[in-house]
Formats: sequence, C-alpha cells, structure tokens
Amino acid sequence: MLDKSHKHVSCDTCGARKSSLFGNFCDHEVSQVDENKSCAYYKKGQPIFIEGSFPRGVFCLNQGKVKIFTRGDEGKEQIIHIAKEGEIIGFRAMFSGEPYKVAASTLEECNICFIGKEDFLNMIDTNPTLRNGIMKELSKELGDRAIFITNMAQKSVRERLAFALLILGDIYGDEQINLTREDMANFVGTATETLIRLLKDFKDEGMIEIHTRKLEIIDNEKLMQLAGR
Amino acid sequence: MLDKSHKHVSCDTCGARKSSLFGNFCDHEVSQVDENKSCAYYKKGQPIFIEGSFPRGVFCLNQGKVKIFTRGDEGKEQIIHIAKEGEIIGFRAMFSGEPYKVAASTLEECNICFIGKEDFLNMIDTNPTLRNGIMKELSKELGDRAIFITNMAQKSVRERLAFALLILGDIYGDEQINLTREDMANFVGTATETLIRLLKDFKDEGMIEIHTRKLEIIDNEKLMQLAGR
DNA sequence: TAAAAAAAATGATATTTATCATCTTTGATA
DNA sequence: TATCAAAGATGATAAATATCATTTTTTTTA
Repeated sequence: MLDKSHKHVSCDTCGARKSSLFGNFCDHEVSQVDENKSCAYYKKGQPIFIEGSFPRGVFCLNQGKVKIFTRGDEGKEQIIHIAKEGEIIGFRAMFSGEPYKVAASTLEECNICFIGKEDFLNMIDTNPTLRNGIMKELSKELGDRAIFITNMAQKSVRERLAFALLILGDIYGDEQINLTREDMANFVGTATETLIRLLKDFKDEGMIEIHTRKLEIIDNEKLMQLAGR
Repeated sequence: MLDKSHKHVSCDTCGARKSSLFGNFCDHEVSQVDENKSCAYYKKGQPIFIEGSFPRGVFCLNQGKVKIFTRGDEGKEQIIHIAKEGEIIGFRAMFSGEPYKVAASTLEECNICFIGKEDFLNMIDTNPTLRNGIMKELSKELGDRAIFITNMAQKSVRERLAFALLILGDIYGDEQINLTREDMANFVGTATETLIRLLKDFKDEGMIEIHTRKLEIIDNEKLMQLAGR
C-alpha cells in the first residue's frame, strides 16, 4: 500500500525518472521540475482528467498504472493506452489547443506529480532535448496507433487478444497482468463475454495461466505467432 | 491533366500553401523553402515512400491526393489518412528515428515538392512557429487516431462508412469523391463486397449518388446522424 | 477500336462475434 | 463474518460481416 499523505516525491529519487522524458536531465533541470511540481496520491479507479476538459498541465506518473481511453457513442470505453511508472500523460492536448479527446483514470493506487502548463511549456521552449524527446514520442505513438488501427480492422478478436496480452506483458513486467475482464475487453475492442471465453481457450492451449483476476503469460512465443508480426 | 515536366513549382504562387504549415511564413522564410526544395510530377498510383524505409526528407503536396496506409499480415492495406493539397507528409518518421511505419502513394496525378531532412530539421530548430505548428499537428492527429480506433472497435461497418464518407466529403471539397471501391473498403476497414452492398443501400436511402466510380454526398445530415457524434 | 485487364456487382454460404439471460464466484464493507 | 455488490462465467441465440464463386461493367492499353 502506498503512502497516502500527499507529501512531495522528489524527482531526484524517483525510480521511474531514468526511463522517462526527463531521464537525461542534468541536476539543475531536475530541480527546476522538482520545485514547480505538486504530488498527489490517487486511489484505484480515480479519474485524472476527463474527455472534453481543458488541460492545465501535465501529469507525471511516479507509481502505478493508468488507463487512457475514449468513450464511444453508447459510453463504452475504448482503452487506447495503459501508462506506467515514468510516463508523462496529458501533454498532447496542451499542444493541440483542443480539449482532451481522451480521459485518464487510475487502474490501481498511484502517486502522480503535476506540472503546470506554463512551467511545462517553458521547459519545452528552453530545453531542446526535452522538446526533441517529446516530438519523438509523439511521432512514435502516431506510428503505433496506425498499427493499432490496422489490427482493429484486419485481425480477429483472437489475434488481437494475443497482441494485447503481449503489450500488457511488457507493461506489467514481472508483475502479473491485473485488469478487470471489462477493461481488458475494452482494450482489445470486444465484448466482455467474448474476452472471457477466449481467455479460457488461451489457458486450455497453454498460453496463459489464470489466477482469478491476475493473468500470467506462459508461452510468449505462441502468443507472438498468433498475434502476427 | 497536370504539367508533366519536372519544373519548379514556386511556394510563392502555391495555392495550397496558405492552408499548410508554411501558411504564415514571411517572405524570406518562403524563399528559404523555395531554394531548398525540388519538385516532381507523380502519376496516379505511384509510391512516394514505402513502409520500412528510412526518410530522407519530407514531401509537400502541391496538387493531388495521396493515401497513407499500412499493410496487415496478409498484405491488405489499411488506409489511415488521405492527404490533400497543402499537406506535408512523411515528417513523423523523421522525428521518431524509426523507419516509416506507413507507406504513401498517389491516388491521382500529383505535383509534390521535396525538402531534404537537414533543411527541414534546420527550419524546425530555427522557426518556433513552424515547430509549434508541427507539435500541434502531431497532437491533433493523435487525438483523431484515438477516435478512429474507437470507431473501428465499436461502430458497425455501416456507421463507419457514414463516418468515412463525411471525412472524404471534407477532403474532396466540391469535387466528387473519387476512390476505388477497394481503397474505400480499406479506409472503412471492411471487405470490398460489403462496402459495395452498403453503398447501394446508402444510395437507395438517398444519402449519396453514385456516378460509376465517383460518389456525391446528397444528405449530409443523415450521414452525420448515422455516423454518430 | 478491339482485346485484355481491372474494377464493380451479385448471390450463396459460412463464420465470427455480439447480445441477452442467468448463474456463480469473488471481494468489499458494514 | 454476514451481506451485498461487483465481477466473472456460461449457454442459447441472433445478427453482422467475411468469404468464395461468378458475372457484368468499366477502363486501360495494344
């Protein structure tokens, strides 16, 4: 269980920072971020920002996982991305000038830091490394989403599930995958019932193990083969 | 029919420029682009760049339409975007440092200018307006693709076709929509046969008119209602 | 302008996947 | 720890869409 007091999490000791966009900051840049941020504890299932609102700054994930999603016409969520420790979320809408097109909420307990819009944009302007990192990140994601779209359009639910499990495996690292069946279905883009049935098939075929809610990947190879490329 | 000689198209007189990322360039910035670019005529169906290759620069569309697509496992195309006059294409991969994840080829005769990587990156570095424009563009597209993914996952083919026709209507402006059924199916994400049948339904329901290959939107309202939001 | 190729259209059928109804298990909370 | 709500699971059925085979029309090119 995480510390619930809203105390300051120092960037200096943030284990997630090395792998983040702030990873190669020098000391004084780190303290610049440190001085201008605020930190907060979020409990599981709490919204960080919602679709349609205007961004006031960006969120930097110190601890925990966060889902980024949109809602279709009937309110059904489509999970676009699951962010983990070290990721900065919500910076896209700051450049687009539009309100958020996606929403974000926690999938588990999280510690999340907040950097105000002005401070962040100021950093972008004065720090070419950060700027280039951001542009690189934006471009990469654009490519990933093209593939996501293609998968949605051309792969069967079974293939998409295999693909999704591989991504989730990466995100959860050596932890077990821990999502509700509904969230997983909303990531794969299918009905919850269909997802449940397929998970059982995958278990029977020796690709995963199911520990009630948590999933363990047993046969990465087979999943990759099924997912295609 | 376009002029096939590879003569220089001046940015100065480029009708598409005003609506492009170079739209608010001052005179000397325009001539900077002008001096560093080369122009070429492309015939219909010609590739501009292909998936997996490394970018040497960016392409600026002076005249004509271009499809941006990926290929699924069985080689089937998924069209992600259709670019028109004024759009700059292929700049994403230049920032990501990765090879192209998408391919581009012409849908009709095109005049396309080319700006080398070094020149373009130099412009980005020295021109904050261009840089901000690019970041804005990248972010916007990221939002659009989130919605695209959600549509793919949650809408029926019929709804997606309505959505696609609205987008195509915007792109083609007062021209009629002019795509093969296969390309259209690859944009909507469905089988060609299904697309053909649905187009007939749409015609019968008075939403579009079919002039052999070209389509005309008759009832925008109804399409919007069908497409949702 | 005829011939060939490509695109469009149509019908029959199979398959995948969603939906609805219901039941069971798990986990949270009073 | 008993109770309740949420999540997970299962079966039956319906609907949407893909696939395959074939024909017609349009476009391209020799």
